[in-house]
Amino acid sequence: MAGHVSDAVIRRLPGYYRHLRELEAAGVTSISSQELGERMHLTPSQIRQDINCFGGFGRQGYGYKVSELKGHIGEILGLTKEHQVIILGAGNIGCAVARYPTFSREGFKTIAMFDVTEDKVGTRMGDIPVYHMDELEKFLAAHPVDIAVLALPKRYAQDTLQRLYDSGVRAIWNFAPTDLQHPDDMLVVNVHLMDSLQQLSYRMAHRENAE
Amino acid sequence: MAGHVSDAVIRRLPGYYRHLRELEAAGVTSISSQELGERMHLTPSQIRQDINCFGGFGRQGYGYKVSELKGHIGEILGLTKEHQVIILGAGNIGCAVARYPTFSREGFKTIAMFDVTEDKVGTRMGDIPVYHMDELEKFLAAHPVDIAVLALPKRYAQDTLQRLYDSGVRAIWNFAPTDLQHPDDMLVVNVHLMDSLQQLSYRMAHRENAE
DNA sequence: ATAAATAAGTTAACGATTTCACATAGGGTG
DNA sequence: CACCCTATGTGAAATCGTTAACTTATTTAT
Repeated sequence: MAGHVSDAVIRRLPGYYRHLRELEAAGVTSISSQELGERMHLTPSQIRQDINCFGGFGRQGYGYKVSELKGHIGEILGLTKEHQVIILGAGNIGCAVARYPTFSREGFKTIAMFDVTEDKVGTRMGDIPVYHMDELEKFLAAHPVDIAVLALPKRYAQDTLQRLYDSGVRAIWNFAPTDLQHPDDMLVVNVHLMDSLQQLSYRMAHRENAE
Repeated sequence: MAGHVSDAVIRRLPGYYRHLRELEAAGVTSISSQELGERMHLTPSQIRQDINCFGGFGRQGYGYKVSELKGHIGEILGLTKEHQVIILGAGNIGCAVARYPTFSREGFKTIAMFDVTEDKVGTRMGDIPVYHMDELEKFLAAHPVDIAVLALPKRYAQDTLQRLYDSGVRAIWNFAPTDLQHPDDMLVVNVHLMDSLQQLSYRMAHRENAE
């Protein structure tokens, strides 16, 4: 079992969770590192190492119980706790996040959105109220928020991050296409869609290689 | 200079490009690996190593010319060529991609969208026509397409990938929350939004650590 | 012009991650 | 119930990525 968990392992954890969910839905009750590896394009060794960072969830000679392992990994990922979320920016990306079904299913509850455009403020997106950005501090004083989603233009992102920090928010899921400065005790995870597309472009330009 | 470029380097390339763009916009004409490293939270060594995978773009005693280096990296990323793109699924994510401004600015031209819902088919999203999924093969026979964006429900993703492959599309930008099976000569880059959010959740659950 | 300072290119050491190999424990079967 | 088979857990080896140290080229200042 483990003291320090590497970045590489953390990146893979959601993949394990996703595959285990799919296996469970397909009625598979147990799986070996061999089979899971084939499915995920990882070596059996790596899967055993990864899982052993957190404890021996398998049984020798048998494999892993799918639902049990999924439960453990869900716990490790912090998915057992419900997260209160707000979305900054009710544009295309903000809406897409607000309406993303998997999102609320996994315990991420969007309790408010914020925008500046007059025809959006005061409306509802599904059952989520849209407030004016000016009301942000007032809202945060009244409601505990675990995660803020930044889905607004890049030029407002840094200021908004600071306002969120000053009101006590300590975790940001950032869609603005820029790397934000942030205090050490604030977590920022970037999505950077264009980066991912440019990686595809790179591989297209340099193909010859499979996989 | 370099034969094989590692995954780690490819992942960082778009970040270089983004920062160089910002520096250029800010009127900075030259930069050292030291300064760029501070800005990007990378060591100067790593930056020099990364850039040297592709050739000596800097000048000793001076640093790198921002616009020149940006040009080289843009070239390496394949951004000088215009890419013809179609989007499968005109839901929230499909729309968000279609309307993402950075997208077309960087040479990714969305020439069509496809959906099955009757009230979307036949309309236009901005100036992009929305066709019925049934017309996909006909469209692909008539128009060269470099990249297909999968922005449809997971249950349709695998079949659609196969149809795209059979019609000659060889690169996929996948937003469906699942890992797709694909032939070796097809490139698939996944976005997996929920993975990224779950990584945030993990770090929230295990904080104590800064950065 | 020459020397000093700067910063890239490059090689080598270091550290992290992945893979391999093996010992061990659990389950199935006769 | 005892055997065999399977597949985990684990420590060591190998690979891969990052950082540090050094060498060399370029610029600036005297």
